[in-house]
Amino acid sequence: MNHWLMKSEPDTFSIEDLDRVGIEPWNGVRNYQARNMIRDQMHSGDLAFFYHSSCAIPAIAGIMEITSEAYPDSTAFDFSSPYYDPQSTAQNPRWYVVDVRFLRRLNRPITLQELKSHPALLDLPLLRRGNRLSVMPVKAQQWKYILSLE
DNA sequence: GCCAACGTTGGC
DNA sequence: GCCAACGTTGGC
Repeated sequence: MNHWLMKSEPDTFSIEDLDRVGIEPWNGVRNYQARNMIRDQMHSGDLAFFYHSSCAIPAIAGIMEITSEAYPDSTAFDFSSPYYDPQSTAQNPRWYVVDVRFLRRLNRPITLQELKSHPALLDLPLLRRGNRLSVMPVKAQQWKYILSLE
């Protein structure tokens, strides 16, 4: 089983929103490296941190479970969607989603600032300079460590 | 709002 | 295939 960290802007889709809907396709990823991880490495049963980005206090806010294998991102086909991409077709889809299920919020958000203060997390992709991936792997050891901060 | 860092595009 | 220009991300 793999562990992940997935970013979302809470103004667009927050951990509270996921709690409300329960299960949701993680759509709108438009970066090839992130796409490849979704499509090739994510599997049903994997766990992921829900990370709030581009907000007042960037932080890991909760935990979700991947509940499907990858399948084409239908928002890429939707003319009215902000994620519409005419280059992606049903015959040859360019972008993929997995379904994610709300598991729980963390007892307290673990902020980016706090994560940065732990040498054990130095090679967490989130903390590496200039990293803008919206989906990134978390090692099992890092996962455990982060949860121990809770 | 600023800006560093990175990804993508497109001319050549 | 190179690389300059441009767009986007995301912390601050």
